[in-house]
Amino acid sequence: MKLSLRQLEIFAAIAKTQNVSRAAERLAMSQSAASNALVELERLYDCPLFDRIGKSLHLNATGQGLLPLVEGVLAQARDIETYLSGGQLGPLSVGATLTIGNYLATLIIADYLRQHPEAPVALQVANTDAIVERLLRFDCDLGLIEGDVSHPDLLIEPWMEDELVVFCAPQHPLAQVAAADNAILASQDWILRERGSGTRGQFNRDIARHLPRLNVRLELEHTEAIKRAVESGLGISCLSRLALREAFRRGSLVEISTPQFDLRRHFFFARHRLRQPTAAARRLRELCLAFSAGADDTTGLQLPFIH
Amino acid sequence: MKLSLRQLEIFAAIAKTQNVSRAAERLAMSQSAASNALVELERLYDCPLFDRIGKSLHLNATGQGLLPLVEGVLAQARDIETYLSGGQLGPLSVGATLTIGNYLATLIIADYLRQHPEAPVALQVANTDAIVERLLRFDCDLGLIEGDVSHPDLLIEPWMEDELVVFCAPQHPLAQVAAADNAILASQDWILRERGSGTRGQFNRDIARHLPRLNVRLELEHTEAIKRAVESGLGISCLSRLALREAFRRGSLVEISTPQFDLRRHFFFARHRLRQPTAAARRLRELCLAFSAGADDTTGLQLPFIH
DNA sequence: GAAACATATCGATATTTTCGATAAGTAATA
DNA sequence: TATTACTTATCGAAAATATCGATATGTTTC
Repeated sequence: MKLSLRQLEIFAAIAKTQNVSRAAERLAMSQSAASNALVELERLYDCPLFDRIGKSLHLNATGQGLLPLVEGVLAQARDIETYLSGGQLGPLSVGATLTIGNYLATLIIADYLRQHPEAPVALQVANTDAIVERLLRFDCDLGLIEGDVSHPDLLIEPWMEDELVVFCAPQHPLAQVAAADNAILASQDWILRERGSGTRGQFNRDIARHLPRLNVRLELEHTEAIKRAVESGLGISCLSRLALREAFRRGSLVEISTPQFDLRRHFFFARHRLRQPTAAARRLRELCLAFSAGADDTTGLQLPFIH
Repeated sequence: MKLSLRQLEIFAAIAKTQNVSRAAERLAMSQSAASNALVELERLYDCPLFDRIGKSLHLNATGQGLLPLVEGVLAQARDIETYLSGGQLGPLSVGATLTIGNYLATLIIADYLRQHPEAPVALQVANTDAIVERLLRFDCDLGLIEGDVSHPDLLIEPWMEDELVVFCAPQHPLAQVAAADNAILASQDWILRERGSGTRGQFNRDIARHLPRLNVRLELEHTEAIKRAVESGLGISCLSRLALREAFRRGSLVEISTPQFDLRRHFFFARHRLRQPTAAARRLRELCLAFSAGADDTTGLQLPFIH
């Protein structure tokens, strides 16, 4: 094993800053040592990793291919270090889509923080595309996403099942109906999430397409705002059951049964194919799975599927 | 980064041999150097990894947790080394179940060897449980399996769809029938794979359970033997379409349509959760996917599903 | 208790890493 | 063109580390 982790660490720092001096500074070493380490790495395998254009360095194709591999090894090595230094979990950066981030991730991460008070966590809530971007740039350790993402560099793993629910205020005429057929639904005023959100996408795909017409009275970007609008009798809506659990329990909102539609969908774990999950990421994954398994009893959510 | 790959390499060797002297020998270094390296690693993190019982070492709990992590890092590091030493692919060890190993893996690995003549490959064909065992022991880089395996340490990824087919000899009365109902099937002599094979398992689950009775005339452990027995008119059988492609093309065997059953099943990639796939494993995976995509046109097999 | 075998330790040596100082190159600007 | 400000590369010295052979120490087996 001619390679050393130190070399890889220095290479990664130089590759990311594109600058030996700043990399050396960040690693708390002299510029000359960093320069030496890089030259030594290239000499060792007789394989240049940077193009020298005058004073500056530019990562060449070989180097670009190497960087993600090195990032992977370093992440794992850091994981080993934290494991050995007393089993504390290292820093964790999670990305979650809006529904998951607001109604699930916060609960699970609260659990995680309770069990690992020292472990630093960053939660980024954004739409699916943004989460995917961050995963690809190694800015996120783990993504919690809804909807079908398929990217060759991402590894997608099923987590749990969710479903959308059509609902209204308890005073609304539909609150007394056993089940609402398409004709009834088409005659309603709807209050919906904005176009581009995963929830709206599924609503269009699974419900709107089957209605003769659709009367959208209001589009809002926040589920809480939608719930208040529906409570006040402005119309009916369709959101994830997760966002409605409390309101259904309190009776401030009422489910409208729509057996003609299959509104189930899946949440997924996503991570970079070349990035081994850290101990912290594995721990959070465990908590996520435990949460969804436990949720069976308490929320009426279904089991995660296995394949 | 206090850790070094050399240290980890020495630790892994000692942990696996449970013996400093033999580990040192294998690493072509002195016993004292190996001993020092181990002590230094434990001192560095103030964290004993072995119980010293008299003369001998025994990996303790901390060490047992560490070993898989270290194996992962080392595998990736070796991958980086091969990448830097000219892009040659490193050694690859594939495990495949019987059907896949005999009818698919050999074709794909032939492709792989044609494209990478220098790359050493080992293919192990065994039943699913044995493959899983090897994956868990890090004896295999990649498993190609059929059937539902669910193990917390394994990562399962869909590959392609396969299906079982009921078939007979062209002279057989059923060869002229448009479709065979359950009553007809129940009256036949069957020649089947042995109990415990994945194919037989699915046959029992999806067909035998729906027949009023089942007359098993012969059980054989090899698909080729079954095909010859059916060709000679001894009875009818049910095997993967993969194993029958050639025979159907030549007309030496004939498919019996059984639309009342859904005989599809999936093949999967399986690997250890803690083991980052090597460049060689990723390459083989690509070839597998390309093969199954191409197989659409030539074999009538279906696309791998996406989730 | 002796022989065989294993790990741990020690001092000496070779190797590697690191540093500061300095050389040398480029780009912007006066 | 000369100057300034910024890079990366190189050199020799000093410090840190890895490795070795020899030896100490401990365990098991007979």
